[in-house]
Amino acid sequence: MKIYDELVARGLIAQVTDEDEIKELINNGKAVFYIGFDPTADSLHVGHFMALCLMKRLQMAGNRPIALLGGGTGMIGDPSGRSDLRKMLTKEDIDHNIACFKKQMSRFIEFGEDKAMMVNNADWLLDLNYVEVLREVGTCFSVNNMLRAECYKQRMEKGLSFLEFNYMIMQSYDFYHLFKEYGCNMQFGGDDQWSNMLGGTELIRKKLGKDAYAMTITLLMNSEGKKMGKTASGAVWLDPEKTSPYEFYQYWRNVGDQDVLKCIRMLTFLPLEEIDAMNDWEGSQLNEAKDILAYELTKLVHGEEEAKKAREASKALFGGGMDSANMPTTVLADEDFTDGKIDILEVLVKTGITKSRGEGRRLVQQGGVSADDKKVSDIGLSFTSEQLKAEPVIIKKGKKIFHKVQA
RNA sequence: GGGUGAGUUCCCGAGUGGCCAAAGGGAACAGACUGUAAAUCUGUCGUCAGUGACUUCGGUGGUUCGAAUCCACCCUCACCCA
Repeated sequence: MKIYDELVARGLIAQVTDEDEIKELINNGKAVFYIGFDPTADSLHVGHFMALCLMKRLQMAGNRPIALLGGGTGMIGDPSGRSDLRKMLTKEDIDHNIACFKKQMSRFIEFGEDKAMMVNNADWLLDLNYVEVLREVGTCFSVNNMLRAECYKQRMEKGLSFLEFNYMIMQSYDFYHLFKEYGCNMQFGGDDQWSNMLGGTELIRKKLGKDAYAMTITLLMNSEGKKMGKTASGAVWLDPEKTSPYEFYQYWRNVGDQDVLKCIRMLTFLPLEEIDAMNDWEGSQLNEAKDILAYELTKLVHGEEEAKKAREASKALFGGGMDSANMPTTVLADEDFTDGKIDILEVLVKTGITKSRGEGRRLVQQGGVSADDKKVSDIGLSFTSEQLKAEPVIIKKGKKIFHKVQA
């Protein structure tokens, strides 16, 4: 199966500018394509991961990827899909984030001569001269059309600053620049980038009279129509310091039934035949599919060893065992103890399981906390420092949150 | 620049002097049921102690015995006019 058809079969393609031409290019390894990553945080997340995977798939099919870091566009902030202005990032934030991105990216994609390229649009955007740019490309954009663009629509009610309005122009300029500089003839990105990407193909057509193409990746949504890769406390990060491999594993282990196959198809590199065989799985078998999803993804992101550890920890815990080897752990210091003791509510706060003693109190009263597999029924329960030094205690909140506490 | 309106606890959103830690919904969390899923039912959902205290309603001051609610100034945003 050719790469294009595989992408279709995996449900990865959302929109394309010219299907036949794109198919021809990527199937024959003739595409030089770029994907942009704006350094909005100090770690990549699942959305970036999908883009990186796409990059890898296309690279394996013989195409040349360019990873573009948004050192320049990050100064502006993409309004697409957002209901309000992004927090403005400082130059320092951006530089720091870019450094983090670079490190993470090079674990997925091979960069180098004749391999993938990495560029930073700060290199050409930051030095642009305002009036020159206006004269050079400003004439190619119709404000009327821009205002009609999908990505600005929801902002037309809430308000859109001129700063953000220019984002599309900067992104278009990137494509134009890469086209001239490296013969980059395609751009990929999340589906929310569609209008911005079209801006680029239009600009190239108008300025150079040449064709360039764009294709968007389906946004990963769950069956409720919400973006996946988000938890209550924020995004699921690829950085193990921010989202531990165990948490990462658990996130995918817990996806809803309806979303498992879609996720496996879109996110893993398992052969399609293997995935198709899972199509009619249900019940406990489908539950296994979740394990496959979680394991495969953790392996891709954190490596095989970490994936195994996460899987083992998970199996041990949910299998009823108390293998504490890979569990999140808090080591209490002497000053955490009062008169050599610490009560359960304080432990819950110290471990970050609850935000306040009150929350912990309610949790205990509702029977939601266990210590060493015994339900805690007394909010006055306390541990001595000797006790915790001798043997760690495993605190469990609800059914899924485990935490080891020692002194 | 002129006019009008808005800013409330994670989000939406009620509240226009004491009965307000603030309705309702959503999200989230726990319990029951389960398959580490979904659905459903129950409970919780500012902080700290428990029959109470404290902090909070864009900001800063003020009026008042008492302010999310009234006044002044400021900040942010939307809409209309220029």
